[in-house]
Amino acid sequence: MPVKTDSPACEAWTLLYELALAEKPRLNAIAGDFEIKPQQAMVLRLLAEPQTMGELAERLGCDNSNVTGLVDRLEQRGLVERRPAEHDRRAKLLVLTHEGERVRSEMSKRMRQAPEALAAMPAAEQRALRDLLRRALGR
Amino acid sequence: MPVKTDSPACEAWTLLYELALAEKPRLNAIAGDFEIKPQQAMVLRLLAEPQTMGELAERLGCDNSNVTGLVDRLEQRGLVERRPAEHDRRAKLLVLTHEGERVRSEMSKRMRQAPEALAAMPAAEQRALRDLLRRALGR
DNA sequence: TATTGTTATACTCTATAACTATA
DNA sequence: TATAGTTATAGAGTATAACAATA
Repeated sequence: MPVKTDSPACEAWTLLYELALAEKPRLNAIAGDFEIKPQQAMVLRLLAEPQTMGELAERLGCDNSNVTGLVDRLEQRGLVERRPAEHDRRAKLLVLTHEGERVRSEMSKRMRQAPEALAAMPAAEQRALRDLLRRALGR
Repeated sequence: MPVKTDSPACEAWTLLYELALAEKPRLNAIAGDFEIKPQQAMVLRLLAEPQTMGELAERLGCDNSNVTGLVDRLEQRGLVERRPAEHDRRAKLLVLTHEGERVRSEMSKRMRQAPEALAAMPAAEQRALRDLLRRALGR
């Protein structure tokens, strides 16, 4: 009786997740260089486009009440502004300040750099990997 | 003057990270089904092999003092045991209980399932992706 | 009535510094 | 002296429930 083997997709997922996990310390360290916490870095990333508290909570996959504190801290740091939303006086629109844009841009540039394991691949394999992922994610 | 484009490795990394990020709510929900927190699930994952507090801290990329609380909660849940380490009376060896093994095994089985975006790929592309990642990560 | 965001509360995760028991 | 783990402390992230203002 043969041992049941994982499907190729499962193994690919396991490897892919391991790679992302292994990079976490690097990403956290980059956030630290800008003196913000990992989750605050995530918020900055998502605020490339202005959006409301509720939309942000949705994209973070967390409760609304949680976003209040996250945004409080970023606002105190001068990276984010709460503005009245035009269509609904209950809602608030979150917008990056100049400084917020600067931090988001420089931080993203560094985080976007490929991990050593990918950067070391032959160029043809890098392209093959990119194309497979593009198609899988519908890009 | 041409716009500078990301290298294929950078774009692959961006897509790959997006995929892992998009799966986080699913993984957290699975941990929740076993009534443990995401970080406790990570500890369980890493305890496939017994190890000391310090080794676990190293693999979690966090401080030693942090592990004390994490293990306290898992121990109260009856999933982990602290045992004396033979080679060093200062150290403690962490070992999963029977119940801990059961939870780790069932939880891992579910978390290992490939995300929809990968499972939906043609079989040949799944294998190609797996093989590229295997080689990149040296497996 | 329902929804947006806040507050109050409680728990988890995190690091730093001081401590203990061993090495 | 140095190291493994704990404790004390403080701050950050998280969800739930109750609330104010608005829809």
